[in-house]
Amino acid sequence: MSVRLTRAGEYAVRCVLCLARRGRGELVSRKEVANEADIPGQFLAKIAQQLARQGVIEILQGAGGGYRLLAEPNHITMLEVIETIIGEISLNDCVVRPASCENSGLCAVHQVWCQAQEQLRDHLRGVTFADLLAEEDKLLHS
Amino acid sequence: MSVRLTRAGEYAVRCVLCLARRGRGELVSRKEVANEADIPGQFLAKIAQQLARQGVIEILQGAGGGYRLLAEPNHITMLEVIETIIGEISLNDCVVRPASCENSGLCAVHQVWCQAQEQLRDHLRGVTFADLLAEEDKLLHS
DNA sequence: TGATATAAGACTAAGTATATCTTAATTATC
DNA sequence: GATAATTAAGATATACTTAGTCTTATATCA
Repeated sequence: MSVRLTRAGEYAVRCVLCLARRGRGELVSRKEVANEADIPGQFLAKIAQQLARQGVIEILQGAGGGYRLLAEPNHITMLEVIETIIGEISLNDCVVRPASCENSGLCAVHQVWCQAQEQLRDHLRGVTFADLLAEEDKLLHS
Repeated sequence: MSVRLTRAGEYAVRCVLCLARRGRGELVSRKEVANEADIPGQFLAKIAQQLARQGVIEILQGAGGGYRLLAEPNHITMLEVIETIIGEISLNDCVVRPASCENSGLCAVHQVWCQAQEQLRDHLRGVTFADLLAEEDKLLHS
């Protein structure tokens, strides 16, 4: 293994991006999202449920049901979506669970990981889905 | 799972840090390193072999053998040691293997991952084992 | 030659990711 | 109310990765 995003996290980003393209409040069926974002249907269901619990999307059950974005794309960050699925981003266990490292407070390596981790989280916190849409638009028209 | 360092990578950092404390060229037996850095002996052997192949340390076989640092601590970076063990740091498969993502070049998300990944690598590239030793010293005398 | 130490590959056990399957619950429409 | 459409939720399966051990071979020193 290495420092990498999981498939589920990747799917979550794609799912939210797909909904963001339609705009906040627009209802999109699971099948539609699955097709457009190339996500296995049942797997998408699991991911959507997590996103719903977090309050990022709303799920409507029954016939004619589907998913829809609850917030405006410029209020949803990549960090939020990703951490909803994979938990708080952590580069080293000792940073999140200090118990796993006896002398975290006195460990120089520990501090490096903490800084790098926060830098990474800040970076992802600074990217909203509105940014992604804008960038996407720019890429398509260039 | 989440974005995190592997145990082997963590051990590699500890191993090099342990050797750096003794100074470049100082021979330290595997058992000594294993005890001091709290690494399973046989597992350390594997890690040391990778570090040796990369040219970070030298391994002396036979009775009285052991490991020693080849370069000065201020010329060994955390990035180098970590990537020797876990391969190039990657936050998302599509960044390292563009084949896994059909439209990498036109994907806004892809670009975010690339930037975040390089920022993280730059950060780790900027930390040498001399820095870690100095920080360690500061922590102990404060 | 014997004791000490690492090399290298096979092997194992546990954990995680990536789904899929099945049954149940919910909603719209006829 | 019945039926079809759609998601919920839990169990299960498979493959992969990690973390570590075991075994046999090789190298070095005394």
